[in-house]
Amino acid sequence: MALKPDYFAPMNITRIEKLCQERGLKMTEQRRVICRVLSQADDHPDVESIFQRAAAIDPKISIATVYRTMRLFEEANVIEKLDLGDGRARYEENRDEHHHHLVDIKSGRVIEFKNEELEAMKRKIAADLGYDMVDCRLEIYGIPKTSKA
Amino acid sequence: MALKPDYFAPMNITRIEKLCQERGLKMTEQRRVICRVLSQADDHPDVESIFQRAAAIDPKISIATVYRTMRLFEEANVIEKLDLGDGRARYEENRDEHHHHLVDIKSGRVIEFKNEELEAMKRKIAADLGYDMVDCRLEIYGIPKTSKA
DNA sequence: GTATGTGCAAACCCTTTGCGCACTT
DNA sequence: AAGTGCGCAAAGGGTTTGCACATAC
Repeated sequence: MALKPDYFAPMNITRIEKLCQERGLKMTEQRRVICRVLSQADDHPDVESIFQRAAAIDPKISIATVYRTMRLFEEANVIEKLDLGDGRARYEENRDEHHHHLVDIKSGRVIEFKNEELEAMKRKIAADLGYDMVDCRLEIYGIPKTSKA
Repeated sequence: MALKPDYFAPMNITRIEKLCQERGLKMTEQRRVICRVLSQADDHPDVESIFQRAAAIDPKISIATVYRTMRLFEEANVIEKLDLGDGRARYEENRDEHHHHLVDIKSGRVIEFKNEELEAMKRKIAADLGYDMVDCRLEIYGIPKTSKA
């Protein structure tokens, strides 16, 4: 298990926990642990991963609690739920900045990107079809460029 | 075999069935029925819908067969599997022409669109990140425009 | 005739939920 | 103290699979 040692060190209130407080969510010990896990994640973990990382801090936490908390946090706009096409939900901190994901299909690595021109184009495509875009999902699946060519 | 030839005799071979033959797939009656259902679909049906439509032609067909056939057809590039974000697979005839979907979140209607400029942009985004795009998923979720433009 | 496909039901995976106890406010 | 959250295990929805029988080539 590759847990960072500072998982166990005393921590200041995380950004995510602060967001939760602002939204008036009741903060339990389990939710605080999950906040820490989410704040320290630099990937896009699924529920199982979040559960395992949380269980490393508090072994009594239940995966049902993780599911319930993910839903709660998502509805409170604290985190964002992703569908990266592998049949389970993944989560990231909600940074209120629209972006998409490029998935390296060899390594599973996920790279974030944003592009204003792209946003404008999507909006225009929707408008041309008679729609206002209210949401959008875009993932690019790719392989590292071959040095040749 | 208990099925009446009646069901099939007046039908021309569908485009999808022809594709299956070209790919060398063994054609059973169940698969032929599913080919008809898929050929006649003008929506993006899920497995349950395909199963019901097929069962209207051959009541003895099993949903397991539909699942197996969908996978087979998808792997043979006869149909394309879609993920429209509602937790179940949807399918469309594979027209070998890259396009995406706009989902009307009020009515559930799905509109197809393609845009070369968009394709180029995606490819460039991937390239700029050091990747060759091998696949891509894009759905726009929208509501009918309220104001006239 | 043999390999392959099918129907059925059980199994699977991810996720949700009913219940009684524990906790936050 | 009241109301909410938690852990557990069972249930749910979509999908896959083991088995014995049926079918295509």
